[in-house]
Amino acid sequence: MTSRGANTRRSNNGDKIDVFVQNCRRNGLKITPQRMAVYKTLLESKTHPSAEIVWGHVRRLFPGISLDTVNRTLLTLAEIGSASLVEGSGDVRRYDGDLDNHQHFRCIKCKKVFDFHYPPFDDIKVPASIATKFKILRKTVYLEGICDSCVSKSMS
Amino acid sequence: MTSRGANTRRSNNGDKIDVFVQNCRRNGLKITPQRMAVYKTLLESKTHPSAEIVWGHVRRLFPGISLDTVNRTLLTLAEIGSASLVEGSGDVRRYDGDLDNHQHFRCIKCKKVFDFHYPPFDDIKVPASIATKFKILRKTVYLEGICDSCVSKSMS
DNA sequence: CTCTGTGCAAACACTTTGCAGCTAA
DNA sequence: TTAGCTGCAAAGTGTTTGCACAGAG
Repeated sequence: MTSRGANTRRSNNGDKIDVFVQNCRRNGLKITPQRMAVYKTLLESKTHPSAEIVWGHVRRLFPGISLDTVNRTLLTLAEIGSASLVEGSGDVRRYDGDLDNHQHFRCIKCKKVFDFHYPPFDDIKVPASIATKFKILRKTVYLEGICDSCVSKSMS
Repeated sequence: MTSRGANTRRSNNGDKIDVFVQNCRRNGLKITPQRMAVYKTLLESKTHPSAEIVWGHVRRLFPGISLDTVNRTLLTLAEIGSASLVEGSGDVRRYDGDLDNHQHFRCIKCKKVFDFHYPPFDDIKVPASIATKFKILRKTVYLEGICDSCVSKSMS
């Protein structure tokens, strides 16, 4: 939503912070200094930090904060939609013995991974800027959502 | 490379097992009953099992096997290319504060995740068979490989 | 026979939970 | 004031490592 201004995205984090504060209020969350510090740190991160990395950064400005708080705060941010999780991260290692071309759908509730195969996804064209910079070993479409059995569970 | 038979892709697991055995030999790995049991179990799995799940299955036929062996064996299978890992699984939880449309490239060496944005990937069309069965919340293109800095490291 | 593979147990890394005191609203 | 938040510490999960013996080649 609100994606009408295509070019309003710069490093203007002030806007984002306002949105975040509103989002907290809407979800009944208090605006604590720790929460703000974690959010700001995440916004400024170019990489995709783990809780521990965020902790390391936040502590420079906020020496007393504990790792647990950072952990819980990040989880909260993800819940209210002010942050997202990198694909599959945080899940236990899962293996796949099927080496033929196929794609994955992962249920965010039960964490199960389902296969599907849609031939147009087999050979994705990657922009040259990426293909020349990195050595790409795997290109795939990845879906996340809620599987049929978890949907019916939550309905009952 | 060097795959002389490009058409080894039947649903016949006997073929796959032969290929696996050759692959082990080529990599100087011994053909042990445990290794075979783990591989066969993985082949028969429809889901994408964790080491612990594979262990549970293998133990039915091979009661003495330890979880460590299953763990190490699966890791080995992934190394020689006889199995693959589900996207991002096994990595620590990583957060992303950027909610705008973008895609991820993950370096399998240093585990860092890099952003890129290629507009054609923003709105992927998913086949109806999937879209109707599951409630899809996220659709994305996901790339893996080796990042520029890890490439140059391994060259030196 | 040799060298890899296996099982066991301890060590680790990361997350989650319970609780008492603290604080934003 | 009071519901939610934080810090601490302990408990959980899943993964990795070191080592002696067993077994494939």
